[in-house]
Amino acid sequence: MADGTGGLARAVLREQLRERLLARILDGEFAPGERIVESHVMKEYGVSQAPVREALRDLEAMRFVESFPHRGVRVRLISERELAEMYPVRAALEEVAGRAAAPVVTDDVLALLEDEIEAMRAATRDDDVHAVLVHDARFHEIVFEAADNALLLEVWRSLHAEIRALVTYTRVRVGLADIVESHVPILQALRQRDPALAGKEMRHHIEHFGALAFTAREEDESPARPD
Amino acid sequence: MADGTGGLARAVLREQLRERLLARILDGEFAPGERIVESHVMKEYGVSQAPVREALRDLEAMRFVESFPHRGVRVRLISERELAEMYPVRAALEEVAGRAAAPVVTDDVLALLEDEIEAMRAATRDDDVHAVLVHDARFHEIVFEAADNALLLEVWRSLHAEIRALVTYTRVRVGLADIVESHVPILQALRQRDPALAGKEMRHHIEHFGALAFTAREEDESPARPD
DNA sequence: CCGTCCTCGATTATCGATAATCGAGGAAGC
DNA sequence: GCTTCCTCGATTATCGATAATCGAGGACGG
Repeated sequence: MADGTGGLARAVLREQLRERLLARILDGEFAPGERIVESHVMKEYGVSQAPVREALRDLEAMRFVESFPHRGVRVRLISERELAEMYPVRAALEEVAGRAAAPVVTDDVLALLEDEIEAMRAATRDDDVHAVLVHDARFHEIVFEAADNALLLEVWRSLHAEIRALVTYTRVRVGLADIVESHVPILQALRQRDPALAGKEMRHHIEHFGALAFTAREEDESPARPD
Repeated sequence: MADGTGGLARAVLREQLRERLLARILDGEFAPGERIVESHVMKEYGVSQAPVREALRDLEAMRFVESFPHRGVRVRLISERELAEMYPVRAALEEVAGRAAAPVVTDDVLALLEDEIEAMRAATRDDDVHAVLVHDARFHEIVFEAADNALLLEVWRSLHAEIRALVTYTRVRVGLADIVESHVPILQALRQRDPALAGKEMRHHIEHFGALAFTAREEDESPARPD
């Protein structure tokens, strides 16, 4: 539905199931690659098969699971190759977001971004990797929301599955602090309301970590990777 | 499902229905804004409600229809605003595709692109707007396929609904010939295997027509309604 | 007259049951 | 011993029927 359900209209089983299942996937209760069996979900939640199937199909559209006819659904296992493919796409989208957001960003939004950076710093002090990544993602999402382009936001959100998979693959080769502080130039560019600069900073931010992720990986045998 | 069903596994009602319905939407048999009633589709194809619902949900994920709980599905009516939002997103994606494709493009692919341009020229001679747009879209799709980035291709395809809506809104202010010939620099850049140039040409190509579409529209301020 | 409440047909959401398909494991043939 | 075929339990795909919801139109009170 494009939903986002900012509004009302709750209590459609399919939607509730979708949220529940998604939460369980994100919590890792359903591990990547693991099957999700319709009949099990039915019994667990005491509902019928139809809403379960539709919820799973929603998750499929969100790229969190994949399905094959007569063989059911499994949590998507995102390969390193797919992750590598994500970087240029994401970098391009983030640049667009930065450009679009810079001229229209409000002080409120800047404050929110500041808060997220603060939250990341706090999480870094606690060495809480998960929290850092959550606030990291939220920081970027705020910029996309500020860009005031519904399509752009939606496309970016469709990469959630991949973005989240970074957690799995990111052996921390980069200090958490580096990740956190690399957001500061973005915020500054937005403060200056400089579209070109904000776009550039967003792009560089993504490309930087993309490059790190893969130069760091070169060493340990990367499969199917022509130079 | 990621499907694309390059492979086998046919004959799942939901998929067949999805294809049929999509074809009818694209043919304009279901007009934008028109409702698609589950029970009608059921009877028409002699199937039950479940596969119809799932097919419609697939189409929703593809952004061709939209749905609201208890109020059914209607063919998405893409506003000019949404169309305007598409241009920066598409421009960014096309640049990525051009960059990625240039270094790895084969002579076969270049020949295919040449063919599409030829087909566009022929269609122009016949003044067949629809055919021009079809080959136009195909040209771009070939570049995305050549870029060898499944995610990029998938994201681009998710804009199909919007791209197609251009047909509706594009009162021909630009000569068909201009559209056609504006593809030539892209092909040349790819021939030279110059990533930066190919990316730049792709981007400019989109931005050019985006700008045209909206400077041309400023004047009449029509709120989403062709006459 | 005008706004509110209610009813009712149309439609969607969910259910429970049946049919079709898959894959693992065992039997039969070589 | 190995391959091929077949059976069977598990699971998905589809069906037909029921429950819940919506919105238009009419009855009602002011």
